[in-house]
Amino acid sequence: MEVKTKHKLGRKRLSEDLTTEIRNYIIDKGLKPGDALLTEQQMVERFGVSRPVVREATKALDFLGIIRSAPRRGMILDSFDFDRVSEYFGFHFALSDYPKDELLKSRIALETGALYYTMEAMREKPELFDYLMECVEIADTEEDIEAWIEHDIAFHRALVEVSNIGPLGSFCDLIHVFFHEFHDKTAQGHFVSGKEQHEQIVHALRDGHVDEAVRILRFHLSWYEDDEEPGVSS
Amino acid sequence: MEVKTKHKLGRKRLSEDLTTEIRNYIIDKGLKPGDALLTEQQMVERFGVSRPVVREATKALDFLGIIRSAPRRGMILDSFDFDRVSEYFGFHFALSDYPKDELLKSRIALETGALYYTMEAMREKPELFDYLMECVEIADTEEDIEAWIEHDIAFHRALVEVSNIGPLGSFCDLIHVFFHEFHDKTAQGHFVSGKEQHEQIVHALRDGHVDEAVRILRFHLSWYEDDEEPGVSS
DNA sequence: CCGCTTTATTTGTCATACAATAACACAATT
DNA sequence: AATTGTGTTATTGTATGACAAATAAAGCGG
Repeated sequence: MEVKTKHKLGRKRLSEDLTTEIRNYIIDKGLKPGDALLTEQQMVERFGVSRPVVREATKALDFLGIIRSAPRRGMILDSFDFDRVSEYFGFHFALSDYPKDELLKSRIALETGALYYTMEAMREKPELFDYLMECVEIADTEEDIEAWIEHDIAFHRALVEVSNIGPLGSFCDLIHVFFHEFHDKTAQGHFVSGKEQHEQIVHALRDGHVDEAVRILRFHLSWYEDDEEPGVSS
Repeated sequence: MEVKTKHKLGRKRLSEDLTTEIRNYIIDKGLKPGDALLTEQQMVERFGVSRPVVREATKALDFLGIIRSAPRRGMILDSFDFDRVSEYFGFHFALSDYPKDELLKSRIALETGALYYTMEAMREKPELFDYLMECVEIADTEEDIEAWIEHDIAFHRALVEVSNIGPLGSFCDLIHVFFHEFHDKTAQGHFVSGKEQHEQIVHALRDGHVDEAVRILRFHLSWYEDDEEPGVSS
């Protein structure tokens, strides 16, 4: 038999209907981010449901970042926020259980894809070169491996963030979360070469050699995929 | 009734914290879609919050399709509903004025970053070349602009998806949602050149010229920027 | 006129009750 | 004995009420 596809299964949940009613209300009124929404009490009266139902519906939209609420101020439409998106993408990735190499490739694709705009940003603001070189140095000064990992990721984060592309930064942050876990496994022995390659990337970008920077960065990150498997204890 | 008035100054909303705790629980237990989750009452006891809070949190996840619930059966995990999320993101995006150039740059960075792996995939599976060329042709056969937009996005989607990197595909899907909104504004006049460039990209990848493919793709997508300064030297 | 205090409104949280539903246990019937 | 019908019960769905916390707005005193 057909597997019963994921449909309603309890369609008569009021909170779910209410989200669409709220959405319609927003569309009807032509509300924009920043505009005030109905209060919980007003929704109770207008839509004829209880307050818990209203809250379940609004908290769902809140979780998506569509609305923001605060005491005494009521609820207002929020502007789009990619960091919110990352929250549920975290769920998505956690559930889908993507293999390690896919996460790595995603990271490489993201970071290399951003390099062009990092280069552009450096061309417009030469001081970014100094800033990035600072990040390189900072990542090198520490001796504690934990701190080094932090600074290493901070460098890669900075590499993307100076391009000043919001969604890209959010995506990278999300991916980086997964790298904290198995970062230290093979981090040893990459202190030095890591710093050198960081330097090479920044210099290549300064000189406008984006293709070369991409190649170095790809190589720099690909040591993760050295299938070491040092005893899977967990 | 013993523990009351827990001072949570500066504490955020409990329901929001609970969603992350539930996520951690899912990750910890290694739960997969179809597995049973805790009941509401169990969550009340385990996380020390009231049932309304539990419901606000779970209904938010339910709204995303991550959780499915039914009386007497409890809650079970479900792979989440991407369409549902896209629907509300498209809606939310329509309201907000998220800077379009950031979205465009994100898209370009993502797609160009993926090209390397698209090339790798093509090298391993040469039939992907034919598949992508099919997508190119399909995108050209239609005359209706709406359908053309669909097929154009389908090509770009395919370009990333053949690399078989899950998270990257998800990111691209999300970004593409936003492009449906303002795609048609400047789509006219790119029918022909679009097809040619699509072809050039696929051919360049087949021949292993990833840098060239990247350049073409970046140029191919950069026509979206309307009111920005016309052309950088190229 | 300004700064502080009070007030009122709205969200945040908790407790409880009841309804609806579906899985389960068990008895009844064939 | 197997199946079926029925009641029980666990779990979610919804409603109501209450109180705490936070904060914008009003009121007050200097």
